[in-house]
Amino acid sequence: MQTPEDQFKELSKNHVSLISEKELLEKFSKNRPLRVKLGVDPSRPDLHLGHAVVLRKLRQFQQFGHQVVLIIGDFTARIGDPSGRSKTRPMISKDEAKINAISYSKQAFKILDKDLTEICFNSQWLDALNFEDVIRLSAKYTVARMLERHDFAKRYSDNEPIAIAEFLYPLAQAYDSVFVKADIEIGGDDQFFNLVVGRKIQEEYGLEPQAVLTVPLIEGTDGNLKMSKSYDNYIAFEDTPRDMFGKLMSIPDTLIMKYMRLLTDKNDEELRDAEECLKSRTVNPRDIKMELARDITAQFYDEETSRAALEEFIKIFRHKEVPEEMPEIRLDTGSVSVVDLLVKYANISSRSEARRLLEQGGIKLNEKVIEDVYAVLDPSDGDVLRIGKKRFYRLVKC
RNA sequence: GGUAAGGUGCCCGAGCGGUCAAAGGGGGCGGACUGUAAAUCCGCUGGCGGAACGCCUUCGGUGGUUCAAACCCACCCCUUACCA
Repeated sequence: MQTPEDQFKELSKNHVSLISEKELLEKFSKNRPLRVKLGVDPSRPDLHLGHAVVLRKLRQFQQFGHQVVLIIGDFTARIGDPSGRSKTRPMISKDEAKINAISYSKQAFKILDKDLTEICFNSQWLDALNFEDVIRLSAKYTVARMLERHDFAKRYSDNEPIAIAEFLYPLAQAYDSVFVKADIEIGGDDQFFNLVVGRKIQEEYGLEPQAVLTVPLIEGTDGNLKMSKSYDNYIAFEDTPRDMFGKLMSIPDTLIMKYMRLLTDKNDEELRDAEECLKSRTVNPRDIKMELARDITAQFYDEETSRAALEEFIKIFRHKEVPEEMPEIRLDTGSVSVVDLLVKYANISSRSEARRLLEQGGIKLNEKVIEDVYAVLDPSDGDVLRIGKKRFYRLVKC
């Protein structure tokens, strides 16, 4: 373990909010592994790069020997996080939570060190609270303070509904911190408020308040909205290497540095270099993005796989060739109309949609545009059907 | 309980008796271009249909008025706000 100052320097990198430098230094000075808490929502077990930012921060703590406490919010998921104006989420059952939690942790361990991670379910202690306990807990916080939270304040002034239950969400999460005796809690910056409530509640229960550190939220592939499954702009841990690489290549150039800072281990000098190159335009931003995509893909797979994804990207999009591997369409009929082929085998949602694609020149057979909407094909084994730029199918006779 | 405002296509949001499959934006998709699945530009975006200003389904629900309803009426359901 290194000096508190060394730890602080490294671990406070890239933070958005921090409470507080002083407290954190004191905690590091205790010279024992700190309990670093992260609460996760098990209703959506698909992790994406937005989660990776937080997880990478946790891993950094582990590299200094600290202990990560991963809390699966199976109980709180039943309330539904009021972040944003989320509609009431369907409650999930305990079994479901468990399954999701397993899937979650499996993905999380692509980044976290298993040996320094403790996993628990918050239903373990929240289930045990009775109504009186809840009242006591809720008596420790005020409406005015709840309304400090920006999305509450906004909804309140916009005449949007806020369920009382939503006020309980931060409190429940705060109670988690009490129960696991968190020394510090990490989260995306949208969690800032909740984490601060945790401090106050811990104090009420006679504990030293946790330090709070939030990391930036990252924008998704659209470059605009925060990465989220609901905006469909996310890059998932479980994306295939080809997709992961491709999606990374599709982020706007303006996001390159942010991704590099938050999602790779590049050192300060490398970061500076990249930034210089982008600014001075001495290097094609595409190439910097490629290196970024390569780096990140390699973190989730391996060097070799990542390289292969890169090669394939160049092949398809620069040389406009056809990829090596693609899904197959098995045909047992002799001739088919293109429209039928698209709808029945290629996942095109309707005949109108298929016709539209055809009219717009988006359908190719062996790289030749099919112009006739009513064309009937008599494909040979191995022909390649291409839809738009990135969807390929190999036709197989059987 | 009373009063008011609302519920429209994937989302937001106009429309308030025919010309409405429904403006506009977002998203998505396709194309051009390129330095990339960046940026920019153009086009498409309910379904059926080998043509159509054709047919079918869509504007919270159910019934009604009308030659004709997303638009009018009745009742119902849901959301929000204000008042007690």
